[in-house]
Amino acid sequence: MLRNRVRLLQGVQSTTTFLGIMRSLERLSGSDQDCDQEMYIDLDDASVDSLTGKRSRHHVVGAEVKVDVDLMGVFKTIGKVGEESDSSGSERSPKQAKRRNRGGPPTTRRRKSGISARERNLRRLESNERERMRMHSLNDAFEQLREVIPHVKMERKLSKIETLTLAKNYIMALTNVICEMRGEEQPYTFVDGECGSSSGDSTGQLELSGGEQPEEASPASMHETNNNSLLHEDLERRIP
DNA sequence: TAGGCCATCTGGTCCT
DNA sequence: AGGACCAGATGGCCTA
Repeated sequence: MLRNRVRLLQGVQSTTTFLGIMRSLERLSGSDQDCDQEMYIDLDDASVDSLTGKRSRHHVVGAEVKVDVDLMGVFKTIGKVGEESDSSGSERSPKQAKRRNRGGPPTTRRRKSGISARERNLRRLESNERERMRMHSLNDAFEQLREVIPHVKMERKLSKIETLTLAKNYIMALTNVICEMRGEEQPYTFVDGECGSSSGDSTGQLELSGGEQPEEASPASMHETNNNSLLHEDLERRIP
C-alpha cells in the first residue's frame, strides 16, 4: 500500500504541466518506499483542474490554491483515463458507433501492441494535453477574430457561432463594396428579416439572396440586424 | 429549472 | 508510428 503523499501547490510561475506531475508521481510510486513523502510542485491551472476535476476559470482563484492528493487517489484517476473497456462495453450511442465506422470496414479496436497499460495511460495523457493546447490555440484565433470584426458592444463576448457568422457577413459586405467600386454587380444582398422567425429565437434575421442562403437560423441572428448596419458603417468609415 | 455555451476527455481517422 | 484533426459524450457555469 502506497502511503506517499503529494502536496501540489499552484505557483505563480506555472511551468509544470499535468504530464510532468504524472511522471513525477510515476517516479514516486516506482521508488517503492513505504514512507510518507511530500512533493511540492508548481502547477498551472489546467494541471490543477486535471487533478481535481475542476475547471480553472471558475474554481481556481489566484495562487493560493493548494491541493492535497493522495497518491492512490491520483492513480485511481489515471486508471480511469486509459481503462480498457472492450469487454465492459462502455455504452456508445448509435450515432457515435456509426461515426466510428465511417469510411471503412468494420473496425476492431486498434491495439498498441507491446505497450503496458501504464504506457497507454501516459500516451493518453499526452494526447489530452496536445488536444487542450490545440483547442487553446483555436480559441486564441477566435479571440483575434472577435477583435477585427465590428459588432455591437455587448457585456458578454461574442460566442463562437456568433463570431463566425458575423465574420462571414463582414466578408460578404466587403465583397460587395469591392464589386461596387469596380462597377460590378454586388453578389450579395442583405435583407433585414421581420421580427420573430419560425424558430422564435431571433428578433431579426439577416438574410441573403442572390444565390446564397443562410444555412440555419443561428443564435447569432438576434444580433445580426444591428450588426448589419454596423458593418456598413464600418465599411463606409474605412473606405472613402 | 431548462437551455445555451463552453472546456475537456476520448477514440477513430487522416496525414506526414 | 505518431501527431493532428474531428466529432460525440459529459459535466459545469450562467442566464432567462
